[in-house]
Amino acid sequence: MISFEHSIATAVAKTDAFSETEVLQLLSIPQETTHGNFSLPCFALAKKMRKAPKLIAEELATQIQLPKELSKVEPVNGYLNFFIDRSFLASSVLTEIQEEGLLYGHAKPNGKTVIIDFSSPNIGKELAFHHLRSTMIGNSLSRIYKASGYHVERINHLGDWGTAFGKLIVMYLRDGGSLEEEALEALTVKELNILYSAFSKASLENPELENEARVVFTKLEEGDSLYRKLWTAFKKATLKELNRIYKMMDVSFDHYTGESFFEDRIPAVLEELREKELLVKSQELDVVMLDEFDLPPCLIRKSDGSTLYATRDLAAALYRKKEFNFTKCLYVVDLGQSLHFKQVFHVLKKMGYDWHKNMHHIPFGVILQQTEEGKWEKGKTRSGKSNLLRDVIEAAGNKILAFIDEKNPDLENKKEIATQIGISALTFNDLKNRRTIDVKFDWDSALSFDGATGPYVQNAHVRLCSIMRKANYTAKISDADWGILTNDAAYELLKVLQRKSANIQKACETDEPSALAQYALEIAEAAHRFIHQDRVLGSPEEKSRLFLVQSTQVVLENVLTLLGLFPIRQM
RNA sequence: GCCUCCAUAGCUCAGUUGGAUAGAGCAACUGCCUUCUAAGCAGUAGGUCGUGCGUUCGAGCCGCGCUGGAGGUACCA
Repeated sequence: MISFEHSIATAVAKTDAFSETEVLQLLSIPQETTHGNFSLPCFALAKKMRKAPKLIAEELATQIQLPKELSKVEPVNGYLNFFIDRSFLASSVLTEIQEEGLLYGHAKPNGKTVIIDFSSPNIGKELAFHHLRSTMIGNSLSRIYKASGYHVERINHLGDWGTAFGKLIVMYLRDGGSLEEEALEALTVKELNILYSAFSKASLENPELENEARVVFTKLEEGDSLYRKLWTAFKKATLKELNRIYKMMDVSFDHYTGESFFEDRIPAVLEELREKELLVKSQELDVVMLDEFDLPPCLIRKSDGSTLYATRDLAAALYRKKEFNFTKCLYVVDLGQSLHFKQVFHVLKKMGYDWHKNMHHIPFGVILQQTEEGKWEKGKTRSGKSNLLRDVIEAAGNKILAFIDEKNPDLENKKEIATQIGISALTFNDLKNRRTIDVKFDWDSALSFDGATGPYVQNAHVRLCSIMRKANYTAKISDADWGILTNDAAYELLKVLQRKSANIQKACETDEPSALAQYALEIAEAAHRFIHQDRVLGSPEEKSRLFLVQSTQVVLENVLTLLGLFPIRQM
């Protein structure tokens, strides 16, 4: 992989005006194409050299010896503007893509392990639309980290423990639910969901139920066999449906170690906290004080002795460190839980674990939908339709299918493709902006083929595939004439392809799939423009252009995959 | 009260770590299809970067204050 930045740095450093690292730090990519590909501001030197920046730039321009990959250096108003040699760009970028294929721009394995904890839904409930966020951000991050050289462990930290199960069990038994194996086997999440809402309703009239649920959960914790049996059945029923949806979205996990998994590791955690004299009684419960960090106490154990979220997360963190010896552990969980993670990480710090600083909460904003009055709110859809993820996916697929029926009714597997485009559209809509801002979800703009959408990006990929299919030709390096790929449209596209590695790296360093999503849009735009301006099939330049088309398709396919979108070939 | 996140075109958002004249998309208006998916491309119009100070050669970006919105803040997760 050649780095134009490094070539420039080396060339400039030979003049002794800047060091290589200074150049690399100052070098930027100008917005104006007339300002070249890279720009070096000379203002910082003005004081040191007691000269006007404009003069410095002019002098440096005459002194710099250009390497072959650069065609020109031009001083403008105190900037040194560098221009890449177009032919060299084409040959270096395309040769590399040809050699590395889908892995172009990926980093070599670095031997480090990263844990990504994502999706993590609650057992007993169906996936709701908002679960898409953690699931797709985490899914994309795990692919991005892998492409950045990490070994990735994907963990689904299921919410399969807690008072909620007391509620479910109480309600199930109250309703006269069967205890026969077959009946338990046939349970569905849907039924469990109904039990939940039934419980909420019933407990309003009979507040004593809340207490009953708490008692049942405590017994479950103590190992009551009937409750265990029900709990297992509830979990099984939920996982069945979860896996159906994950499969549909092409999301997978290496571990389904939920909260219950850590149940028997909790005594050891409590013991350790006690040993290190961190556990304090406060208002009838056990806490770890975090005053020195200006944080409220971390609650470890309730007054009735049962455990809390934080306790289980501590046990999970200790287990993961021991089991995987990670360099980094990410929690893809919504913004509202920032305080919780801050507290847990600080407890680890107080326990003397230096690796607490490798624990990262990756927060994200909520999904908002517009009410009839035009206000953005959490929760229900405008028409009051279901907010279950499976229903949203189905609705998205149907909308896309109607579109395909209109534009390309003879398409094979159109139902399946429509679902994949629908899921990709929802995913892209979730990933295209910075994580921390709320997603303002709008059906029409998310599923549109125009603008910054999944379908738009997929369409670019489809068009590239379509050209390759019709050409029925596999591009060979010996067929390409780099000189042909130097006009504006080709050159702009090549510049974009050249940035793949930098964009993967940026997405990884900032834990922001949005950086890659924006890049996918850039590729799509440049690709659409290229095939619009430069006729490929049947033109005298056909072979060289096909080479660029194929390379672009390969880059785009991989970027789509890293985002967790389906790289559709026909639509 | 305290803490966190957010504020950029009518709407939804980018902004390469402090660089040149702040960029896209949607909506509006105008062009371009007997040619590889017009599911596309090109163009016009649209801005006091919430606000006031400060830091410096230079601030949408960094610091402090203020305003407005969202969330969190002891026995849910």
